Amino acid sequence: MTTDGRLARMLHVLVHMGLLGGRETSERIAQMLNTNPVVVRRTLGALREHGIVESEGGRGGGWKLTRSLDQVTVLDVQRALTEGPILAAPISRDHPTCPVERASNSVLEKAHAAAETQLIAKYAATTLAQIAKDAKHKASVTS
Amino acid sequence: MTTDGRLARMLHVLVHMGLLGGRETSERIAQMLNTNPVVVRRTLGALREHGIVESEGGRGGGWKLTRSLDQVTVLDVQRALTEGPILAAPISRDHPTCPVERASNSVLEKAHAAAETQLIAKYAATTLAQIAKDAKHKASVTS
DNA sequence: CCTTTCCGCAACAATAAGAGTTACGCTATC
DNA sequence: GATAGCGTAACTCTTATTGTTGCGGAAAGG
Ligand code: FES
Ligand code: FES
Repeated sequence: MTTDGRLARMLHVLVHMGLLGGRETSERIAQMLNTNPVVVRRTLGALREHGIVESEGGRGGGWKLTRSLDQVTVLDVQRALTEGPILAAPISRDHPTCPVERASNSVLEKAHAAAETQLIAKYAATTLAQIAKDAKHKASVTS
Repeated sequence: MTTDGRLARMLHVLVHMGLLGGRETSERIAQMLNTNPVVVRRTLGALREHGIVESEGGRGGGWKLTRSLDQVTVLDVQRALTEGPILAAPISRDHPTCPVERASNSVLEKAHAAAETQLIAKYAATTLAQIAKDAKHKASVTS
């Protein structure tokens, strides 16, 4: 599979939109993401359905944030992109009645649930405004 | 992509091998895993290279554990299967010089690193003997 | 009205990694 | 030498994301 880069891409572009303040077209966003407008519309469309951005067609249209950067967390974006668990436990379903397979799967599920809890906590604790601040700092430090 | 079920499968089969005590052929293991012997050899081969199992060819050959179940952790098995990080951070590489992309990626990397730490702790704390014990318990309880 | 600039969406092809499968070679035992 | 094993190469299949083309509709401007 090609790695799923939607979350990273959306963070990137949302922060840019927040910093620029106005409306951005799919075309311009596509350039930021080094891809084409259709991919942008597809992915931003999911965020629109969750009220993070809004779009307007026609001349002068484009995409706009509906809230400020400090009111959107990484978790919000993730939830808008996919519904279920973020980290799928690598379970086997070869022999569902086998107690050994069940015990193995159970161990993996619990471990991944703990990891996902950790991940969600970090995602929920980070707002796009913080990312924007980090970016400005990095840009000035030229690390 | 098809989900990666190698870890779960190996836990399953290693516990069975431990409980049965003797040598198992790829054919029998394939039946446990509801697949075919080549897949089994491919995957168990990785464990052999890390000293978890050993194989013998020729008549009467097969696979055998080199240590007892309480001396193999889930992490040992995972490490034998793949080298790098278990949880890949979903980073973007669209515009590597952009500070915003860098800041976004950095947030994701840190969050995933925390989750992976959690995961590794759980993996390292669980031995195959514990899974075997769980399995016996479940089997008797008929949950 | 007509052109231009937008988004919306359908319908593909491309990609990557695990899983499945077939085929053949080698070795140890009987 | 027949049989039962493993070892390995060389495919195909599957699945989710990404990339791409094409067309339709809407809003703004003239
Ligand atoms: S893409 Fe141009 S600066 Fe982030
Ligand atoms: S596969 Fe037969 S019992 Fe686990």
